Amino acid sequence: LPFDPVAEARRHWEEHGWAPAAANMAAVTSVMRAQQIFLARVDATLKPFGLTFARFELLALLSFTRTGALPLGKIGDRLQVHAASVTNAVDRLEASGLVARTAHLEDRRITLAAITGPGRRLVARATQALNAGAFADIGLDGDQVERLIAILAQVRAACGDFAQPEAQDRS
Amino acid sequence: LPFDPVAEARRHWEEHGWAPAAANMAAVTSVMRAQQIFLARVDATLKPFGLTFARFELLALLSFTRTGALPLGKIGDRLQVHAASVTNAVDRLEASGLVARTAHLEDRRITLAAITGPGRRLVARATQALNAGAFADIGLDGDQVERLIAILAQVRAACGDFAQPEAQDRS
DNA sequence: GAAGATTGAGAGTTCAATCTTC
DNA sequence: GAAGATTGAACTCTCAATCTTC
Repeated sequence: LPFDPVAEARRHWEEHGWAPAAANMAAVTSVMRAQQIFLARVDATLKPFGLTFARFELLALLSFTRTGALPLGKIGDRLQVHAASVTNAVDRLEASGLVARTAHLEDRRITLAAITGPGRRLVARATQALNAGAFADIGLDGDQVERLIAILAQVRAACGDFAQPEAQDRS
Repeated sequence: LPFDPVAEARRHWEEHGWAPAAANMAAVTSVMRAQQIFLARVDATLKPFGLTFARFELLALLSFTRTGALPLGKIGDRLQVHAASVTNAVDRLEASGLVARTAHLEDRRITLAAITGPGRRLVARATQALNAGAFADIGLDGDQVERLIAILAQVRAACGDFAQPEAQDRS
């Protein structure tokens, strides 16, 4: 494309009398397109490892816990995905031997997903690949990266992704 | 969640010796989560109109062209989606009478999607709903919105979403 | 009755293969 | 042979319904 499609859409919005919302529309659309680009890069990096981003995130999450295991429900909360998606992802990871389902000792309704030795080794290699590949250069300098993270944290907090430690007054 | 999952992941990254890439990882993850939030809000707003965000974008794109019609291939380029997805979306929109397939006059390999009168009316109403709903308040003030758009434009340009009018030297 | 997990159906995406037209 | 569009298979996500356990 020889032009920025987001800027083009914004211009159309403003010309059609929707100026007040044009900036927010452009912001939302920018996030959508950036996500597509990032996801494509991440999935391409992860493909040789037989992982998708969702499965990598699950593995990485488990690898950071003290015991290496987590109830499926908690995984869904953390990763912001539906319970059915967690079941599916754990099915695949278990079939590959990267994760094992375990019973909860006290509450037998709960199923735990526990990362295995091969799972730990794979997630370490995949992380290295991501850091050297998809995460290596996203076209921003250090200050811009921090600004982006901070702005999106404010968006996520405002939209209920997590509870802010101290409520921010925006009145 | 009582804490920011992105900040938590970043902390883990840094503790495990992957500090150089931790900021970029956090930026990518932030974009992913913000996109999920935005998409859920947009789709919820669009649901009463029988539209998804992908179909709304297609309709809006057509409504902004001079003739109200575009080749399917060009639609895929602009919307950053696979040709098969365009075929699917146009199928649905055509079944709803919002779009009509038309033959290209000169090149008979090309299929045009043309927006209909009902399509124009629906996209106008859906746009109003989005501007009043999903785009109304994303938790940022005007300056932050502009910064977000500018930073993501740089990311998208660097990653090939579009060709910059004047190449930016980042060496 | 409520919570946690699973299952099956429906929608959407991507990929490879196919078909028509240039 | 190449470009544009379509088709069918495989996968993922979401939703509603179900099942077990609290």
